[in-house]
Amino acid sequence: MGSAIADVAARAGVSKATASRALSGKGYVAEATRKRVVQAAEEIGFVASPNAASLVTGKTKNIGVVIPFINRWFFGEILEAIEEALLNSGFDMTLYNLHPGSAERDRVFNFFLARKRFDGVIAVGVEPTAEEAGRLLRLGIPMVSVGAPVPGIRSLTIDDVAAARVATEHLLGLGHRRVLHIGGHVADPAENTVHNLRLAGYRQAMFAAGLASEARATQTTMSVPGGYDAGTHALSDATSRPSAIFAACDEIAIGVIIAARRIGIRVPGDLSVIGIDGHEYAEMFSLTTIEQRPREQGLAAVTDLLSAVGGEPCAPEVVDMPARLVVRASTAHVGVVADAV
Amino acid sequence: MGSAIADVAARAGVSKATASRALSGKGYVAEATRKRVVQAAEEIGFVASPNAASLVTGKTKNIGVVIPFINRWFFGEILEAIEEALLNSGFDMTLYNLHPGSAERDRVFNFFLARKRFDGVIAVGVEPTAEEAGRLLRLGIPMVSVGAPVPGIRSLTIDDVAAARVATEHLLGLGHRRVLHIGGHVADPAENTVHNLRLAGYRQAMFAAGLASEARATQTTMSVPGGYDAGTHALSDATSRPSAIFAACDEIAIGVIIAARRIGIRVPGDLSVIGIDGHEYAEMFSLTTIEQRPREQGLAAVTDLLSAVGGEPCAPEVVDMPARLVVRASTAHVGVVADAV
DNA sequence: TTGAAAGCGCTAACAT
DNA sequence: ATGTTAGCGCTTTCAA
Repeated sequence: MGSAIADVAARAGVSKATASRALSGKGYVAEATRKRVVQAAEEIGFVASPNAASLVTGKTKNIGVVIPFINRWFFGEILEAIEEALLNSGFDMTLYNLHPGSAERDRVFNFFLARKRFDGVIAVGVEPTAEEAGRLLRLGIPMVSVGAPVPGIRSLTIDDVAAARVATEHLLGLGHRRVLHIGGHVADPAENTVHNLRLAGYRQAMFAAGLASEARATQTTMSVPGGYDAGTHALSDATSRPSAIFAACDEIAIGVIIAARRIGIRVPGDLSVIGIDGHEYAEMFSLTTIEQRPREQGLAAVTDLLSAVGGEPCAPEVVDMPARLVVRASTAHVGVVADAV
Repeated sequence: MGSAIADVAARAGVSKATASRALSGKGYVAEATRKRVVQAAEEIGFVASPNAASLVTGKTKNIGVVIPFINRWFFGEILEAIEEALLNSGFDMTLYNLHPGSAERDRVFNFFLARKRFDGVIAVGVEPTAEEAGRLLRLGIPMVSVGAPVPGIRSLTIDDVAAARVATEHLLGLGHRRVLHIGGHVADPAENTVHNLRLAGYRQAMFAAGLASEARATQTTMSVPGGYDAGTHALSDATSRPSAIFAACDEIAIGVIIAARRIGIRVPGDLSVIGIDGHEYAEMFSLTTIEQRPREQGLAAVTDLLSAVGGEPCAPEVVDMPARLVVRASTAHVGVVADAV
């Protein structure tokens, strides 16, 4: 049952210290003793208590992850990548799903994360405030942010403005003039920043093309049903219908395509749609998209954080991940058109 | 920085013991003292070290969760519900994403979960073996299983055979005779059990209707693209085409519907499709489905587990969650047709 | 109602 | 190469 390292030591006929050294691999132990200790440990099914170890070493081998959504493709991918990378390095991942605008936020940042239970924290798409970030850093808990630039801590983002510009330019390059932008809800704090950046990129491109007066933007939930509703509405009137749509994320884009086909509009053909994310459904819907490669972002976040946990502080700067525009036709991947960054 | 309870005690002019009692609310403390201690704690930003507390109490306030997928709708919903319920009860959730057939499985069950870091374990859709379950139980770590019956531990499932039977009967009741079943891959351990149960229910219904010779079943990945591929294939030949399809999950069903509409087959109309899960996209696709209500399953799992953690062992039996057949037409919810259990 | 002291299981000096 | 000792920060008897 609750076997302790003392039991292992007794069984192997050594002291607790030697047993500890033998099992952890730190410090000098004779090969023969090491074997005896390891075997004794296996025989009684000993697994060290990480709590006791943490108490003395100050390291927990546990990373806290905060994320606003689990069940949206982009976030799910990041989460899978983070979990996998952490597990490979022997770290646990403790997950907090911070619903946008939730009252739990304070409790999570000031209680759950502020305890000495974590070697580091990864915040995905939550944009920690200066106070939230500062408190953790003062406690000696390094933090990296993914998807939201936070002053003073390392942040991994794509250049959302540039990506949106490239997306819009792609549609303009196809000869479109009536390009509608469908973005996320400004009211939603978790979507606000990214929404505004992508909207800005769209406006820049429209302006640069001398089409400022043609710029039109609507908002919806960043989800397939959200895109479906917005698409149904935007495409209902055949005379005022846009010929192209730049959706702020692939889920909206997919919803738009479903709505369009429902109405009898061919996509691509009658309507060009471009999204951002690189959603796994993109090929199925012949969707042109700007790949954001969430798995790479998650992996990079872990790498950066663990280097800070390991002692080397990583530069607290905003690092833009490469994104790329991918055009797909039917179910075939046609190629990389441009780097968005 | 690393403020300890001794600092709080000193600041409040009491002993560590009194400070501990005041902050935890256990044991007698004069109201005036309690206030002083709480204030002192706030002033220096004290948050107790859970590791130190765990070491003496044996409780960690931390639950391990094992799940095969994060980025599939059904699993994501369960996960969100579990996380929310645990957080509300003051528990941390440490997540292990156990890819089906992965070599990590041993390490997760025998090392990560077997340490004294968890008060309990929730296994979602992973079907722990008798050894895996037994080891944890012997360590005094209670476990509940969701979505897979495990002998000896409490398991929450829907009655998959009954649900599949009801689904098939629904199509037969609509007058269909050529009902195709599209299931998951048998080779995939994480889908094997559920696939077989649903296939069995389909066969039962076909047999009972005297249509055993009409029974046809194919397999694909349990995903939208998987359903799209299988649907494209199954519907390509207009003469041998089924008039109805029972998909083993909503993601397959949605893929089938997309494929059908691509080909020009109206759904519903030319083809009836039914799935299982209650996916959030169901309405958008006019999909008839059997709701499995993942959030309720997640919540029930937490409730059951925490009661065991709290001391009351819960019966190690298989409990079937209610599932229900929901028919949707256009975007309107028409009603509950039957209870699947 | 409070304090003193013991100890949870482990690791890290320091001795040997 | 191994053992001895002293805690890590907290909770919990047991006395007062």
